[in-house]
Amino acid sequence: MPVETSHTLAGIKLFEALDEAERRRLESHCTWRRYSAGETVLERGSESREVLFIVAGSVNILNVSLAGREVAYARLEVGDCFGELAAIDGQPRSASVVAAEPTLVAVLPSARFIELLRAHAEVTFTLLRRLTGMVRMGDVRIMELSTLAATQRVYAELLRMARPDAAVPGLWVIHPLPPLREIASRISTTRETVARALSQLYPTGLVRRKGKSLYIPDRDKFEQTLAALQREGSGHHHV
Amino acid sequence: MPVETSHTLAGIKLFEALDEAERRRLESHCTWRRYSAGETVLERGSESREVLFIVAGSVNILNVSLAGREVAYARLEVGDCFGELAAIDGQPRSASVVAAEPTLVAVLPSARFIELLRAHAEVTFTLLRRLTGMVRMGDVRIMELSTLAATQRVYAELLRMARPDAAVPGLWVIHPLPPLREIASRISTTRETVARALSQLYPTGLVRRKGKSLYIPDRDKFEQTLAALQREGSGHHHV
DNA sequence: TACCGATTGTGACGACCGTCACATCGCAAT
DNA sequence: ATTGCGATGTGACGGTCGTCACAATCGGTA
Repeated sequence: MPVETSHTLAGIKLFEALDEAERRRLESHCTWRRYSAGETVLERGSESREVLFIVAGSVNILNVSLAGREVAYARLEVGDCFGELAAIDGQPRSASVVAAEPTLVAVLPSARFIELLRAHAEVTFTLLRRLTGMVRMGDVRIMELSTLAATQRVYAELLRMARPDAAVPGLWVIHPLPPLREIASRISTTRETVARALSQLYPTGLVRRKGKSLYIPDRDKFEQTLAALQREGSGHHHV
Repeated sequence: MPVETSHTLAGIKLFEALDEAERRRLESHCTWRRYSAGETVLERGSESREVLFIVAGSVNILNVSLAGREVAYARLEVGDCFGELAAIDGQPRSASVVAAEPTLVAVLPSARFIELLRAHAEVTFTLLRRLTGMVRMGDVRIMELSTLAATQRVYAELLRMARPDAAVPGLWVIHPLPPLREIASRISTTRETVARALSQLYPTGLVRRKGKSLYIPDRDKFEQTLAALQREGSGHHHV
């Protein structure tokens, strides 16, 4: 999957409000870098402050604990940006970024980025909304980690990944189903636990598997089952 | 501890960059509300969009799971603000807010808040930095929940709570030590686990307890002990 | 077809910790 | 002092799930 996109900021969401001329000027201030799958784009703790934009490809935002456990925060695609935190507050990088496939990024110096924010309130507001989204997602994740058992987090993640099927209305699909190890790192558990959760799920008919696709025939029923599990908590001793 | 502060926005951090006149104008747009300890200021999921500022007292940001577990996100004090997320992105409240003591808040309609941001870039930048701080804290918390065992999270939280002692240099103190149940809810574990972690700690001499104060005589040593625990991970089967 | 690596399924084992239960302890009010 | 209530310490028990180990499967390639 070679990257042959041109060096343009046209598809970057943060810049949607800018006109053509302004975008061109920004492009002239960018440097451009290519990464192949698995290469590290940014290292947690490092002191750079540039803001990066994904022109082609995709990256994973993640961290590794001292014990070697991988924790995934997000997957960013074409049009997304990252590295804003350090540019805004001047602190070291909060997470590492690894290319998930061959990827082309535009690199904007932090000073230019700040100038841009000062000059274009629209961009600043888009950024504000992006940050609130990040805070909200983090809160949800913390809540899940705090109150849901590993198996339940698997179910919750499946719901998040599912998209309505293009052909059959009411049918939801996950396609392609990523490697279980990747799902596991998103919800902080192990590959084995994800596999076991799925195995428990198949007999119930709540999900079906066909090749690299996972089907959810009845999303409502799935949600209700999950909610019921959450209500009774982990320790269901009572009586 | 009655609240007798005047209705002024003078102490609000977000408004530090504003001049006296501007602040007065804002005050005239605020309504003011008093809450006694334990009262709910904001309910998760509700549809209000105002931004609130703590003029006196303090509040806890928290959520309760379906199973009744409490998860604390933050404690906000005089000068802090909350409710910005909903004002910025128009979504429902992401968390509940409960007064921790008798508290006076100023309430600013979201439209006025947005106007303020448009008119005063300084305020907007302060807000941006605040949001990046929230994202970073969330990331740290996710990392901890994902990779640290409950006991280790207790130690990490103690380090976060500790402040340098005013009298003795090199000595760190937590004072007053909050109820263990509160610490527990901040790191998503139980009161009992926190108590046990402390009990394990006393014999090592890494912490000492005197009344409502907890002393950490050697912070470096404490940190190293914690780091060592993290390195070996939870399963230390090897060999 | 045969082969190889990556992915997946599943069994066994044991540590961690959440739950319950109960004994103290501190402190405030009577 | 006495009572009472909240906070704390600690024991016992059991479930969950992370770890290790190994078999089965899949997909792409020689």
